[in-house]
Amino acid sequence: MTTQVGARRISRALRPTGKVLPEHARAHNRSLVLGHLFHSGPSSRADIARSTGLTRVTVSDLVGDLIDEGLVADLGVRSAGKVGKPATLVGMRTEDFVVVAVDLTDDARMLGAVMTLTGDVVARREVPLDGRRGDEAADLLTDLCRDLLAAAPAPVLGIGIASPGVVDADGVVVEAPNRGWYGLPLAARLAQTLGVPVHVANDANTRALGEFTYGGAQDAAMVLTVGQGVGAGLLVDGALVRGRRWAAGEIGHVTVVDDSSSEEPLPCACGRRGCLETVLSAPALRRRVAGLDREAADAALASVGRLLGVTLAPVASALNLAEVLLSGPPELLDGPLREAALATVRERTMPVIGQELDIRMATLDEDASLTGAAVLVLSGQLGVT
Amino acid sequence: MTTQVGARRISRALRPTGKVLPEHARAHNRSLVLGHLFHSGPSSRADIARSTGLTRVTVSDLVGDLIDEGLVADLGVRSAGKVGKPATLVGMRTEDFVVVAVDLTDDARMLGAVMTLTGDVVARREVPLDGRRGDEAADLLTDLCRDLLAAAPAPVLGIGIASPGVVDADGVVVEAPNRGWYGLPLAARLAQTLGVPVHVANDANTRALGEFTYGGAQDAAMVLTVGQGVGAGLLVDGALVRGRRWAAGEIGHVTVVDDSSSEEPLPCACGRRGCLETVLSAPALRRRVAGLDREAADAALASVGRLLGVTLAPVASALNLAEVLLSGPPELLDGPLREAALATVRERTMPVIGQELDIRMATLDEDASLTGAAVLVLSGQLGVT
DNA sequence: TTAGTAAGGAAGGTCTACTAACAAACGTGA
DNA sequence: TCACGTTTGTTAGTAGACCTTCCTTACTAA
Repeated sequence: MTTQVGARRISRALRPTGKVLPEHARAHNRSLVLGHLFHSGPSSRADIARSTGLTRVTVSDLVGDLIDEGLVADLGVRSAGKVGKPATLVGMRTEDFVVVAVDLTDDARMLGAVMTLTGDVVARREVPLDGRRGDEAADLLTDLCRDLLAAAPAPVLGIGIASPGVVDADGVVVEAPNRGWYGLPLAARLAQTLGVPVHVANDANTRALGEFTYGGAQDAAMVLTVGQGVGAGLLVDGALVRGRRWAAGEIGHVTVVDDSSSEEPLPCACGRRGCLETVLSAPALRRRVAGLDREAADAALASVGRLLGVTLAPVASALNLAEVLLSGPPELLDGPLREAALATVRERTMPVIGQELDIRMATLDEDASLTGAAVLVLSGQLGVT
Repeated sequence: MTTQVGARRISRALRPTGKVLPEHARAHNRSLVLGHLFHSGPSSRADIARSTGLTRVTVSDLVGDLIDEGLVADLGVRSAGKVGKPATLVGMRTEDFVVVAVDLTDDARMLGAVMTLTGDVVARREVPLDGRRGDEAADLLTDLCRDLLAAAPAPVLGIGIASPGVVDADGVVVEAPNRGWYGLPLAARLAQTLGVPVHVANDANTRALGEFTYGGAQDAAMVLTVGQGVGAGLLVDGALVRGRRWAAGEIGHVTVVDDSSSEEPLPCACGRRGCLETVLSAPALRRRVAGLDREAADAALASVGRLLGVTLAPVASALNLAEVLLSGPPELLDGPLREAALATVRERTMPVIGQELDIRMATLDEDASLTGAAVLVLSGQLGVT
């Protein structure tokens, strides 16, 4: 009797799965070492071995490579007096390399900076857009990057760009209406022109990355950015969610006010009515509280908080989020709005979801997008997140 | 001048990152080969090499291992007449191994089955719970598994269990109120007792896995299960989302009807009012349409669809989902309800989100949970998804 | 026949991380 | 003070994993 083997085909959505070569494993372990040095500061090889689970021999080998490449430096003997042979410390040369970061969030100007690997800004540029769009805007960006590269006091690891709109994993701006960019291969074009690695991502996603790496965000978090519009970046298991068409986080145009609501749905720039942006964007919030006394303003902000809470409740439940970070004007967000949003989410979800969730302000300042853009480079070039 | 290196510490939520050894890479590539054979059916070694990107030499080596282990069989020469030496086919021995799958979704009985690797049921068992809870229920489950193991006509790869409640990644049932299980290490206990690998996951999540592997679900999808209650499983980049406290997908108790709604919020078993379960569970839907004529029933189902659409819109926007699959009674779900839900999501989201999203019925039948439990084993033991 | 093509295997090389063993440098306690 | 244990980092050897190169086999096409 012959056995029928695999006679039945099983359909499934095809997924690109990649082979893993020894060198990939090596690269991963190298990133582990770098990541430890980045997050924990100077350490001995033995410390790194304990932290990563690799043997001291392997760590020594990897560290040797990193020293040869110049990314890591030998710092001499640790002074601390413990038993045994004193450790020699090695540390990442965070001050001897820089990253160029650009923030394109603002419709009126481009912000650029040269930053060290610790996130300190060493040079800053600001260029008015003056209404430029499409290729003209892209050319202006190229010039800005060239300028920043020239201003860099140390070797540049790469360029990170926080762009509005939908950006795919290869750094192609799929659509950014405010810049007139559609299908623009921004990363590839800039890398070609400038000869430096370039990473591009959506500005809200970038902010989420920044909060995760520098701001202590949990690995199941949403970072909600409130500015001219409203955007979000989602972290699931510490990785950014990109979504079917790289549009994950585009939460600004979800309807939150409709005809059955107690308030009137306002027209939105997208052509529909009652979008989250019509109540939660910074201009919308300012309009809402304009001319009101403190008490009335607080009530107005709380009402927006409740709308936000209603919108967040299904997302928090579906993903079992640990926290939602609000990034934007604290005088508008960090008060009745935040508190009402949190209370509303907790009212509208089961305890295991609501009690685990916190809504707090993001920790990074106005440079959050720049910082996130820098993290894009750290992550893309060094594997450090 | 000395360079200050890594002097500044950067806080971050700690994340367990693991080293990668060559053997892990090997295991990954082995799963790649098995996955190709599982999804594409019998192939030549050269086919596998082209599909995986590995060289023919490496594939031959891996296939040799798999044949030695008995998971793969040599099928002889392919008859097809092309130029060159004819290929010898190899295939996964999907009929020569079985999986034990158990579905604990139902409050009244436990369902068990022995299934081949292609998902065909070769034996079936059903055990009434008769109100048993806690350890008694766990003992009954152990007996059921033993019975199924005895009924297996071929070597058993492992046991997969779809449990209600919150289940962590190690197969510990954190809380399943209906079974009286709290912090029960179900997978470990059964594996110990029965001497077979055991994998446990939440039933809705399990269903999502099943739909992904056997049902052709996209890799950015939500599978919404409508039965006694409402649950969901979320796939992001083809991986199951577990969430902060392994409670991802617990969407049944999100408030969808409140005092400002046009209809009255109904009390829910969770103690609150207006939860999604109070309108969307199978009993709730049946109550809603009971005694109504066709037209009125359709309108009633559509109204629930709109409530579902309002709830899904923020989730679909945040994650940019490709599809939402409805798993449950088609006579209730697949009609006005589904259509109203889809229309509502599209009304309430921006085009890039709404137009990309489809809401359709799940393709697996009433054995969806069992099938998903089997996939748990395939995934856990063979790395095949 | 002869040439060309494709499959599969054998040999040998490189890369990776491991174990085992050791020297160096320190604290501890008799 | 000095032997001893501890910790660090290195050297040497080993096993695993995949690669490239070359060969044989077996078929089609002209």
